[in-house]
Amino acid sequence: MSDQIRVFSVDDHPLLREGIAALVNNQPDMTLVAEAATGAEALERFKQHVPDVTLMDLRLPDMSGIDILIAIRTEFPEARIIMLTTFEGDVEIHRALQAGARGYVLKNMPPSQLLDVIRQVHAGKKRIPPEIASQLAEHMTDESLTEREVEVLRQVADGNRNRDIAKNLFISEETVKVHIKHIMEKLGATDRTQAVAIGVRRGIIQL
Amino acid sequence: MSDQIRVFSVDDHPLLREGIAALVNNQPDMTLVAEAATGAEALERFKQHVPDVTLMDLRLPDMSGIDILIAIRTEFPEARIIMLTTFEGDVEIHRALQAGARGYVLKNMPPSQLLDVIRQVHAGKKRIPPEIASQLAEHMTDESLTEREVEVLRQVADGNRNRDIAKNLFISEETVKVHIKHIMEKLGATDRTQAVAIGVRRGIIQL
DNA sequence: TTTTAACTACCACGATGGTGGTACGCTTCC
DNA sequence: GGAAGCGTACCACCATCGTGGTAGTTAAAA
Repeated sequence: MSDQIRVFSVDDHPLLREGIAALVNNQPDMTLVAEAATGAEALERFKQHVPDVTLMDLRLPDMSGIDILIAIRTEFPEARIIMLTTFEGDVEIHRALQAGARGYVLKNMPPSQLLDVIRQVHAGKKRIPPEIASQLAEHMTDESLTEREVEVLRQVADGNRNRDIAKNLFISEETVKVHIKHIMEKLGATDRTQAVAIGVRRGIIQL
Repeated sequence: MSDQIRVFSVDDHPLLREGIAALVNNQPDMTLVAEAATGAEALERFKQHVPDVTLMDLRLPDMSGIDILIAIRTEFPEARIIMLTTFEGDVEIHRALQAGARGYVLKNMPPSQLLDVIRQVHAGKKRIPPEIASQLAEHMTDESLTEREVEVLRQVADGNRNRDIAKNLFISEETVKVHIKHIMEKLGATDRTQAVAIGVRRGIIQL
């Protein structure tokens, strides 16, 4: 029948795609129309099939799921995309929603919840499970790091001294100190090491 | 038929278990006899079914997959257990093999490879895919951290100053310094922050 | 039983990091 | 045309960290 929800699954874990395929195709009102394992594949297949709902992994081998989301939505602003991830960092969630994701589901949630989100999103709603929403709310009032600050934090995580960071970013050592001070203030860290730890936990930087 | 490989799957991601179930039950020589989502469940179900091969996730909500592996193998030394994980830290791999894992497979590997490992392990062999083996070989010569050093590294990652670490662990600040010096030497880090980053990447500590 | 490894402890010194304050050019937003 | 935020820069001061060396105790291994 033609009124089924046409689902597209993007994930680099074949086993997980298999699970999604089994789950979705078992629903009377859904059918899986395509799969992709990389960002490049995802873009290509999306244009081919123009699915109703896309399930997108946050981390893919070639590019970030969020970048794919943005790429798809510049060409197809109506695309309904759900982020599906193991990851709980509030920054990633925030960025995904900012970029136009319609849902955000963790991979360890029960399949029924995923199906629910797929149906809701297909119906034009946004759907964020309460666990995620509260995660997000916890840091709503926090100031977020600027691009430059994130750049500096990455350098710190790589074990660079202020002097080296200054050289790498073509700024003075004093400026690096200022950035790090702001980073620590915003993240509530007492030193650079804790700043890195918090940054990783919140998904601001990756190791 | 009774000569099928009886497989047991332990993972807290229902979607992934679904994928494994579909995959395994599609093989003529295998059948999935049980599933578990937590460590407690895993122990209980194992005793019930005594499967031929167990697929074990490394990270479960209640306990580490390695601890479950150890628990099972103290009662069933013949248990054939394959670790199945997204994770690539060499320390986890090493600990798992040390504890008696017969295989170590990443979740992003092709299903055919997983099936291969299941069959090989069932046949009594050990099976470590080359990607993993090389991962492991890279750090073969590295000295590993002592328990105390890991403890100190955790404290460092939490943003504690040497003085605080000393108080928390009931040792002198000078001793903390010695530990950190050794940690940095062993990990090849230039400062505490990089030590934390490397420790996380290699799976020595979690954030 | 000697030896080794791990954990503990102290000292002194130089290097690095974090704090507080001030300041200027630029863009963006009322 | 201010105001606000960002990125840049400098200074001075104190705190903390990292390095070098020495050394005692204990437990495990050879």
